[in-house]
This record gives sequence, structure tokens and C-alpha cells, in this order.
Amino acid sequence: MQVGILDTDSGFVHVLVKRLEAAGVQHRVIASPRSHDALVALRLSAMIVDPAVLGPAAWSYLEGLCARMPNLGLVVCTAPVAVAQRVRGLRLGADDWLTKPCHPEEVVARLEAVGRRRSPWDQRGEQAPVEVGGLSVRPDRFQAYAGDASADLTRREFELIQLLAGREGQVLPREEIYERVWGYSMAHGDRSVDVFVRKLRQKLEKVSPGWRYIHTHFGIGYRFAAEPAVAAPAVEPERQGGVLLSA
Amino acid sequence: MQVGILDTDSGFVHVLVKRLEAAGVQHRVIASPRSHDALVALRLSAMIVDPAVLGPAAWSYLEGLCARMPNLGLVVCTAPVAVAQRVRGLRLGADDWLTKPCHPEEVVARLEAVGRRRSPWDQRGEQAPVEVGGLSVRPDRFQAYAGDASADLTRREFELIQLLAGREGQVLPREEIYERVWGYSMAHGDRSVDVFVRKLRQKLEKVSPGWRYIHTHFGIGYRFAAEPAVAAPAVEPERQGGVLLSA
DNA sequence: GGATGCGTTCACAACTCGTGCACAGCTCCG
DNA sequence: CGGAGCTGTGCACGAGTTGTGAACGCATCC
Repeated sequence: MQVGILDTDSGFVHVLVKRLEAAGVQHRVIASPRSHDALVALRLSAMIVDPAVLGPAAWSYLEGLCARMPNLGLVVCTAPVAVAQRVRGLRLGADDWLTKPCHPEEVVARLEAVGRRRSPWDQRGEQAPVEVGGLSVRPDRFQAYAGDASADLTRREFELIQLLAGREGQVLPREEIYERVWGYSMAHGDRSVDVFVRKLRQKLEKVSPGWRYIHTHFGIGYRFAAEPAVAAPAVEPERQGGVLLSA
Repeated sequence: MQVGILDTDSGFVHVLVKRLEAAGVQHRVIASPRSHDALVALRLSAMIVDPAVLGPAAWSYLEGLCARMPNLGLVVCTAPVAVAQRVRGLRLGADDWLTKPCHPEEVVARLEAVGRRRSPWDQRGEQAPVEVGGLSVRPDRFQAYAGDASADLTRREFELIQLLAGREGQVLPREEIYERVWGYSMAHGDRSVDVFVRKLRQKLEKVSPGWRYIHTHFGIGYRFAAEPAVAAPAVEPERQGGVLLSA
């Protein structure tokens, strides 16, 4: 988990950093506000923010941040403010809202609590393997099995197939896939999803030849379902024409 | 989201319940501690707990709860305690820890923040499938089902059948169909609706042979209704058409 | 420092879907 | 019964979407 700290209170930041180090949490201090794109590039899992740093545009900045990176864990840490402010922040998308002075140990604990919920695939060891149509995806090994064949999966590949197989039969729009796997919203022209679908198809083809698992829905996204590859399944492929009428 | 409230502070509970009602959140008050199994049966998404209710076994009770229901959002709400206690609770698996007195509005906001993260794929409001005369159109799959046969639908096809089937029995004028599905008004001489009706008829015929779902009303538009395809043209049961035209 | 593996981006090929058109078949009305 | 106007159907084109191979940057590991 990579945590970003956006705050100017150097004393607080210093103490916090020491705690994070003690807890073995990766982190980086962000001295001044940055564009959302710049933050995306940092690949953060969570952020600790004091909106005071952001000046008058704080609310819209936070709102934009939550829109751009829906999977970012956001812990706000401010001087005492009215309840209404805290509620507004939480409604906006913040995961927690602490009031200074706060104990760094508690900040870390809350950060971990947020992270625990944030991305289910981080706790993959505890997740039950997904078993669909003769294929099983094992979270504890980053592998896909079918019979006695198996394929190693990279992190992205694993997250992608985990998401797809976990929603067997449903068509997942590209945007949703991107948000859930990558953690932030898709930029126009981004083809990463397609590329990883291709990689997965290649690996699955090797593991379980003659079967097709990831189906394209043109203009929408992808759907996971175990179906024989070539032989025409009951209704699926349309070979249009009078055949239909004569049937 | 079904929320459980486990607390004996009746004043607090009362105010909280009113807030939850105002926010339209399903909830139920749990007067006294129950076994984990009993809680599982309640199908809660989240819980608000004051561990004071639990007596000396509070920690182990909470620990067991988190182990038994890892997906349960857990918001703890106590009288002031030491930081170490809060940290312990959060580490144990609690998602948030509030100190009384706390504003009910904030409790609800934090509950929602927890729910937002809890399990991302539970919260996607799934559109209900349209079920008409043995045919079901599933919005989450972009498919039409009848029995065990199914057909993939393209976006336009799906939107069109969704509209028609959603207004079973009604005759929809071409212009209205066009405006609702295409989003803008039909140019003179545009035959797109007809073409897509044809495509849908082909696919539905294959999914559910012997049935006719999309009926033409000459000069007006189309009507969706499940009717056996009549091979015998002798006695036409289509007296409806004339009625409609004369009306 | 070099090698390897991963994620991303790019360019081009292949494909799908939506649409317009032409013609055939049908319905309604006089 | 015949004609005008709708509707059904097949075909083909083009824009936009997706598949695919390769190259690049970056991090990690030796």
C-alpha cells in the first residue's frame, strides 16, 4: 500500500512518517497540491490530506479527486471544524475524517481500516478461489487452473480475471473494469483493458484449449462465461440469412 | 443496505433511528447481544455497536463478529476511551470508531462512507430484468433469454427491446421509439427502426421458436406481446388492429 | 550494471454495427 | 381489383471499435 501525505504541518507529517515507517507502510510526502493526473501517476492506494493546504478550492479539489480515483482511500485530517463540514466531506467521498490533534497511531490504524475495505484483492490470501466452468482462479497463488494445467498470472491479469470471473455472465463495461482494476477512471483512448484481455485469452487458451471464457460485447465491454470455442453453441453466433426462416 | 444497531442508550438509538429513516436507510434495532449466527440471519450490511453492551467479552465478541462476517461494515460508537482502545478496535476489524456524544448526521455519513467501500460489487444497483411471456431481457448481460436459449444483443437492439418489452401490449409509434432509443427525432425516410425490428425478430425467433413477440401496426408502429406464431391464416384473431385504427 | 519481467502506449489490421438504398411483399382504401 | 403508401428483407459501405504485434519506460532482481 502506497500512501500519500498532503499536509504542510511539518511536525505532524514528521511524526506520521515515523509511524508509517514503523508499521512498514510505503509512503511519500507531497508538499503541495498536485494535479489529479500527477497523483494518478504516483499510484497511491490511499491519501492523508489536510484540506487547509488546498486553499479555497478544497471542496472541488477533493470532489475531483474522488471522481478521478474512485478507489483511492481518502483520510482527511483537519483542525477542528463543524459537524456539517465533516459530513460534507464524508458524503463527498472521504473515507474517514480526523480532527487534529490526533494520535499518529490512530491515523495509521484508520488508514489500515480503510485499506482493508478498499481493494479486496489485497486480501487475496483469504479469498475463496473462483470456480467457473472448469476454470479456477486461485487468489493465493496468482494462478488459473483447469484440470492439471495452470498459468501464472501477473498482478493486473489476476485482478482482471478475478473481477470478470466473479461476475460470471454479466457484461462489464470497460469503464467499470478500468475503475475497479486500475483504481481510477479511464482516460480517453486508453486500451489497457483490451491488451490485458488479450493476454488473459492467450493464457487461458493454453490452460484450457477449445474453450472461450472472455467474450466481447461490441461497444460495451466484456463478459465472462465458459463456452466451447468453435462449435456453435445453442444460439450464440448469428450466421444470418434464410437459415433462420427455414428452421 | 440493512443496518443493525446494537446499543442500550435508548436516547441515542432513538435519534439515530430517526436520522436513518430520514436518509431512507433500512435498519433494525437489536436490543441485546445475539449470537453471531443470529446476526448472520439478519443479513446486515453494516452494524453500529456500542461495545459497552457486550460486557467484558466485548473484544472477543467483536473479533468473532469480524471473522464470521468479514463483509459486515462495523462502526463502533463508544463513550470516550483511550487512543489505544480505539486503535485496538480498528485493528481488530472495525471500520470506524466514533466517540459519544456524536452527531447522528455524522454517524449516518460515516456509515455511508463505510458502505461505499464495503464490497464494491454489491452496491451496483442491478436493473431488474424485464420478464414477459416466457422471454426475459437481462440488462446486466445484454441478452435475451427463453428457457435455456439466449441471444446476445447489440446496444441498439437491447435498448429497443427493452423499450418495447417494458411497455408490453402498448403500440409505440415509430417516432416515439426513435426518439427514445436514438435520442433524437426521426428524419423523413429513416428506416432504422424497421431494420432493428427485423434483427430482433430473427434473434427472438431463434431463441424462442414458434412465438412472435414484436407485432406490426400498420401506419403506426410496433407492439410487444408474446403470442404463438399463427401458421393458419384462416381466421385472423387480429381484430385489435382495426379497433386501434378506428379509435 | 545488465537482465528480466511487467505495464503501458502506439500503429496497423480486422472486425462489428449502424445506416442507407433498392426492391419485393404487404396493407389499406377507393 | 388495382394503386398508393407502408413495411420486410437483403446488400453494401463507412465510421468507429477491437484484436494484435511490437516497442518503450520503469522497476526489480541478480
